[in-house]
Amino acid sequence: MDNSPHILIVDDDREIRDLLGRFLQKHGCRVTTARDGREMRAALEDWSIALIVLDLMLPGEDGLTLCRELRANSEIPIIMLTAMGEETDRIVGLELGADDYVAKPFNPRELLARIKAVLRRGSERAEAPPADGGQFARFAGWTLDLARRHLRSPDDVAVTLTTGEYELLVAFVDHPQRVLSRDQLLDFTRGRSAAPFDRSVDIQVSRLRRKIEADSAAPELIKTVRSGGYMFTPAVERS
Amino acid sequence: MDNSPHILIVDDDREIRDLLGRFLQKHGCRVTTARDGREMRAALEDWSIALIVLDLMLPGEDGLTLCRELRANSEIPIIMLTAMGEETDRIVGLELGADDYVAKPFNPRELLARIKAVLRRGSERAEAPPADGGQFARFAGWTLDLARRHLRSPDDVAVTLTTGEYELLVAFVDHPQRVLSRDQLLDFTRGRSAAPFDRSVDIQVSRLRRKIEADSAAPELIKTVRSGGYMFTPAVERS
DNA sequence: GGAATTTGTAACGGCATGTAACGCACCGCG
DNA sequence: CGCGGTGCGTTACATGCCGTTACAAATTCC
Repeated sequence: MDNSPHILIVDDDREIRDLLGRFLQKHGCRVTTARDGREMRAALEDWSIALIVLDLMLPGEDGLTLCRELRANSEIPIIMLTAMGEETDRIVGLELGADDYVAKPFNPRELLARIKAVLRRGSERAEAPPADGGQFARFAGWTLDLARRHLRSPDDVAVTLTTGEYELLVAFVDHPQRVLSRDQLLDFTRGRSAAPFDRSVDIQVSRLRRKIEADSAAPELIKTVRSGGYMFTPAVERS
Repeated sequence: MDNSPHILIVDDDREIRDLLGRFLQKHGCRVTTARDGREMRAALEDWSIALIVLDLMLPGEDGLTLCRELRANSEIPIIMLTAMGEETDRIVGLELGADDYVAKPFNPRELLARIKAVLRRGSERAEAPPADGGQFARFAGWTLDLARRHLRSPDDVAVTLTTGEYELLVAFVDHPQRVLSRDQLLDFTRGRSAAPFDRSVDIQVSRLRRKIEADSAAPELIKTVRSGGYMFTPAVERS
């Protein structure tokens, strides 16, 4: 349950969320659930989701709407759940960018198999090309170039970051002014969940602070929240 | 009964309040009850509520009205109690933002199970994204930057606060000019209730005073209310 | 395949936080 | 006016969380 894929289940039916969630957890996935578009977006904010299982029928915004919205911003694989086995829905779903679909009532094993297949397929595929919007992130005078993986200090000096430091900084820049738990940070940077005595986040934070804090003994940019995690305090402006 | 979730029961029926309250307390919850919208709002002022059990039928403002009002300001999970098992009510309730609903007469165990499920889900969910409004709180010349966790003294010197001191000050700033009991302060800062001989609030107050009071022997900002708690006396202006 | 770099693990030390204990202020009482 | 009692401020530790260093494992780069 460490380096496992993080699956997001979006369904308004509590039974399905709970049963499917437990089933997938038993089979080596991390699982987060959401009942609607709002919770889905929140979960996508909070975790690095590997794949979304999306119900077609939802109160409020329905699955097709959400699917289209997701595809506009991201490449996250989607498996649609549909009560109707109609061919048209299948086609519409796939045309909107769903990677597969499963008709309800479904066999959990079948869904799991399709999840694995889609993930396997996805991992073979190219990494997402430079996601268009927001190539630069500016905070407290610093400039982070997301495309070139470059960081420039306020006095315009290039600072070289290791991969891990860069990923950590990106996680912070993507979620500023929020307390992020070590678990969330590991999910964002490494796609895994924290082991009981995992201190790797702490030392990466320590190393990153040494490079970007004026006084790493009194950090201003990355604040520690005791027994809570860390918080990136400056406002971030993207362009 | 220490680090337990604080449940607010809103129902006009004393039987239900008492029985359900005792049942939940026996199962490891802290419980506060309210008879109507007014008492509900008071309880939300006084405590850090983890979840609200809200009756649909209430004298005065009914549950749906309150539910909509709550959702306008907060993300606190809501479980609706409804006498009618009609599907329409369920849908209306859920669309207004209730997280689950239980039909009366209900089995307390079932309600408890749903409470736990909602809390589990909620804990996975996002903190509110950088809530834009009200990032600064000003009092007696001091400026507290809620986004950056910064405090500046009247003569514009940065004062570093520990996590605990910061949380305590936020609790005061959120509830100025009111007497706050130690129990309430613990609830706001740590989300737990006070143990019989718990003095931890006292010493945090002592430490905070040392940093923000001109003369910590004659405190002006944080006054002690004998056998009552503490009171944050200055007016707080937010922006 | 070997060297350099990066990253995680273990360990130590420092600091924040809570517990215990002491002393003082306030209060009702004789 | 003295006297205990209660409640609070504070100091002195104990505990646990966190920052950091040192080193080992893993990864990358030739």
